[in-house]
Amino acid sequence: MPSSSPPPARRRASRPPPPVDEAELRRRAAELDGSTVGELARALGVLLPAEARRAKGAIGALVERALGATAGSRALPDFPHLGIELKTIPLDREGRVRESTFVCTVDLLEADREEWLASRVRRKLGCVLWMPVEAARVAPLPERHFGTPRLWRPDPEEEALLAADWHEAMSLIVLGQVERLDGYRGRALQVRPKAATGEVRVEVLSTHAEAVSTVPRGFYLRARFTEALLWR
DNA sequence: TATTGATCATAT
DNA sequence: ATATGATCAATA
Repeated sequence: MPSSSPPPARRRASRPPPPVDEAELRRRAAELDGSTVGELARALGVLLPAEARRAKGAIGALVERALGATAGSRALPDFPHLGIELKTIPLDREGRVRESTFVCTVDLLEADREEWLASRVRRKLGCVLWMPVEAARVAPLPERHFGTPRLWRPDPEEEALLAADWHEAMSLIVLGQVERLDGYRGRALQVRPKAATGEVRVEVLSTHAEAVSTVPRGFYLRARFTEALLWR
């Protein structure tokens, strides 16, 4: 090896380049199968938070980095040139999905202008690379294993389910009944608060078209829905 | 104990 | 502040 080759990144964080095509993305994702979060973090020179409570999203960010996701915090798919979104999915030891999956925020003020076919939810879920992660609460973060990744596009049945839930939620918002929108609605797609704290407020139009404050909301996929799609 | 509502970290 | 990444923890 020539002496001009870059030094090994033992402690410095490294960021691999984006995959050139879907096949490369799938191959790189498959390589993670069976490895642990700690192994990956060390390979990339990334420090993991010690407290689980402070590690929300840490594994997702780690896998993004490993696979060369480039979207950052922009409103784009993780792999814009491939149109593919990356999601880690927490499974318990029996392979059951442990948590819902955040999709995107709800734009309460634009609800009346959005259509399902062009909606943020549909665009976000057009193609998702699911990366399973062992998430038994007892397992320390570094010891958790990655599972077999899966590339998913909603089939007509799944899309119909998502569309129905989306329409129900959006109808309530347009009718000014956002306070009736809680986590109990929706078979596959639900709406729940999404904010840094419970004090955060955004505006929404009431029945009488007056602006009122409410908590910011987000769309989430129910665990039973994501569990079913991992099986199919 | 499964699920909803609340919260935590990082980057722009 | 707003976007991204999610999971924690109180409650039904």
